[in-house]
Amino acid sequence: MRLAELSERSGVSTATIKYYLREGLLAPGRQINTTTAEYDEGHLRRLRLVRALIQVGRIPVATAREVLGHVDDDSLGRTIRLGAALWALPQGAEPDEEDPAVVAARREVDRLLAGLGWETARELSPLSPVHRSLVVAVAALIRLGYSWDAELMAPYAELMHQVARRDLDYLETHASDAERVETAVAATVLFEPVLTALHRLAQEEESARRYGL
Amino acid sequence: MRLAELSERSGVSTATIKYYLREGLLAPGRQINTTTAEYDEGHLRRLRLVRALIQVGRIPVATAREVLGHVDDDSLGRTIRLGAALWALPQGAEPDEEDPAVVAARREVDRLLAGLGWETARELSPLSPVHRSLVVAVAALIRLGYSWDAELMAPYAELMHQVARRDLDYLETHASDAERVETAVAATVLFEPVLTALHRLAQEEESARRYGL
DNA sequence: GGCCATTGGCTAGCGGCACTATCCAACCAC
DNA sequence: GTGGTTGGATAGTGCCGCTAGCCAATGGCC
Repeated sequence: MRLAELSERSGVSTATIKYYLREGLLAPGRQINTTTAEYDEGHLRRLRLVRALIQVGRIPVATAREVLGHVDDDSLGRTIRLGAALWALPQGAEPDEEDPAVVAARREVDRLLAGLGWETARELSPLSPVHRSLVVAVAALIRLGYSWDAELMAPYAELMHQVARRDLDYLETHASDAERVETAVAATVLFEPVLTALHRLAQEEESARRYGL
Repeated sequence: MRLAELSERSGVSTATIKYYLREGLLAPGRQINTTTAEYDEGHLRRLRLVRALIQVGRIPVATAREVLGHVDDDSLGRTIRLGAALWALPQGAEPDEEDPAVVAARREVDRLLAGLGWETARELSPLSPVHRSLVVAVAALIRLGYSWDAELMAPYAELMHQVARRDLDYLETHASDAERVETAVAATVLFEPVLTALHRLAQEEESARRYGL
């Protein structure tokens, strides 16, 4: 398949595909001669993943390149690749460690992880970007005057742990070993908008039940 | 308090505060004379909320203005105002109703809501922006070849319903009636990054437990 | 009374991002 | 041989969230 067909079947303009090629989000096609390249189903699949990450997952192009780079890195084992890919995901500013709200947030997050017995998370702790973004979000709530402490967060964390168990169960049954890293990335990034939407729908539903329309 | 102090205490530059005033995210201070205005604790609080919505919640400035406009609209009742504010929140592109993935996604979402008995969600259904964004996200997963159907989503929805019940419980105990709309908006927008971060931490933890580091 | 910092209001500019548009010479299919 | 397509390159576009600078009026301070 050539550029025009790849564009046709993915619904992405040729200009944008060229842009993704330039940015290294998509591997170049098999070069037939100076002016022609051949793309296969793998390219189509990757292109759809890229679009989903960017448009649905709202991942910046540069981040997507980094994440996919780890997914494709054959020199590493599966677990490491996945870890590296997920490590590259989060965006958002650095917390200002001087800020008392950040200090308080960090303390509560650490207490939370200790209480839950999430040892992995605690060991990697202050380094992990996910941990960092949790601290930033909790700090924002604290700054607004909401008393977010470990006890309040714990039930939420337990619920998200149940969600995570489901995620991994799904992964085990629905992905072959070869494609597991890619599937895991897709699951992490794309389940989130689904969860968010379900969360808001549930809020609307529960609110309507309690207080009427 | 004057502009400089508001800037000092919020950590937001005067230039940015002026920008927010221009954009209508922040009510003008009480004008003392042509060149001086007085701001109060309410302004500081609102400014912190605006910052949190934009920086932590990743809400575009234009959307934040719309949402806060509903929060402040005294002509409406509390429930309506909250509904209107939440209605204004979601971003993201319109689904292409021609796309078979979108058609399939819509069908599964409708089946899901029917199965759960979320009648409120079903009635407001195709109009609601949240519903729309759920369809878009599910469509992306389907397009990638993941078989996301109502049966698969139902347990996730149940879990998010539990989360939503906690959210509303928190709201009932921690917010006075006057500030409830503002708190609800803050909760909807700012709990999400927390949930997302907890979700990813839980994934890492569970993955480490199952497969080692 | 003189002086300097600060104010609201204004306009213009900036840097980043995700494309988009155009031009080009090479080439291949008909 | 001619029209359409290709990869490659470069420049431009539109939006967004600020940021910077100028201004005349004013206020507090000495």
